Amino acid sequence: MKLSEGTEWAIHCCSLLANLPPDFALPKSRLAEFFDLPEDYLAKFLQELSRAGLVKTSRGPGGGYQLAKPAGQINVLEIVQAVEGDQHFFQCTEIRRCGPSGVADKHYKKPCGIARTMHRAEAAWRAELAAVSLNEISQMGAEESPQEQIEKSLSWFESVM
Amino acid sequence: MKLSEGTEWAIHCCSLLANLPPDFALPKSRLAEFFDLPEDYLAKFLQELSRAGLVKTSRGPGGGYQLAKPAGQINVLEIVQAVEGDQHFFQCTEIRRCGPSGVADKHYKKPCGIARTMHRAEAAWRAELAAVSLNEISQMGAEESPQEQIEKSLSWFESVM
DNA sequence: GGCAGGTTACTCGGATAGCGATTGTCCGAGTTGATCTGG
DNA sequence: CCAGATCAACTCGGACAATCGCTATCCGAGTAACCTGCC
Repeated sequence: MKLSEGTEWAIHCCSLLANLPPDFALPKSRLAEFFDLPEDYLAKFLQELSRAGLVKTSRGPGGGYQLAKPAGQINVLEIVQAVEGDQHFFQCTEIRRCGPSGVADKHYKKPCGIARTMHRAEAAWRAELAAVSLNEISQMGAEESPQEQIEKSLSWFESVM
Repeated sequence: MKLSEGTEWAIHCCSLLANLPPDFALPKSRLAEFFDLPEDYLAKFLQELSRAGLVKTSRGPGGGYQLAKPAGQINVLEIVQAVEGDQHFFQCTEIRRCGPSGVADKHYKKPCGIARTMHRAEAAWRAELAAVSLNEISQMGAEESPQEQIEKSLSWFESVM
């Protein structure tokens, strides 16, 4: 089981967008350039973010992507779910009802212990992600980056603005 | 992102094995029959469990699968990892180092905030699963099953023993 | 009747195809800004 | 010199292939029990 690599890309892109001035849109070509990613494939995930309402888009010259909400109001879980979809990791197929010992469906009142255990674990995963805002991600990125990288980022930004 | 359905099968099978008398081995054909699963495909996951040391196998007539350890010493995480492999959901590809703002590798001391966040969430998931023993799973199954199912299970077991 | 050898039936284990989802690529729809033309 | 229409460049969005992992299946290796024949 593996998360799509698009998930990593999407979070990084959102973090970058969070550092941009308001009312400034960054096109996918620039986003792809900044992280050295395949532009067309990255677009796929940006579209997912757009469809999920996390970023808003504008077309034509000067257009591009920008956050649809303040970074403090977006959490990591939202981004992950936008890319991965919100289906559960574990999908119970109720095999307990099958085979020679199975009985009529009406006798099974609640999900089995296995499903409950798996779902509880999944809820814990979600909770951890939901607890971290894009703001925090962005801030961590700024604190950890080598000084040289910050300077290069700023000068890159000057050139595209 | 979705867990293999083999994960569900493996846990159910382990739970069933946990209810068997010691020194009694159940062949894959019986396991598949009990849950009405494709025998050959189920075998794949039983092999994984064997390779992980969770079940032990014996060949020839009277052979089959049985737990390698007491059910109280096996937790759900072990079973899941045996089937899914122990790779992380999120694999950081360090795209922060790429593109026009990247700097030499030596300047990146620790994993980025995004990777840390994702890994912390994953750790929470693992912890939840590790906290539940196969014994508890088995016990929950026994408590929740309709009375009729328990009787049918016992009579099925009489016939295969 | 007991034992030894061979045979049979039953078991797991790994190697081999089929299929769907993730990955990767392309072209069309829509919008903005600049340019050109006419007044 | 200004206003309006036209045009061109730039943007996103969805539709279309390719690859990889999960799904599914098969056959061979190993083992225990049984059966048969001999002592």
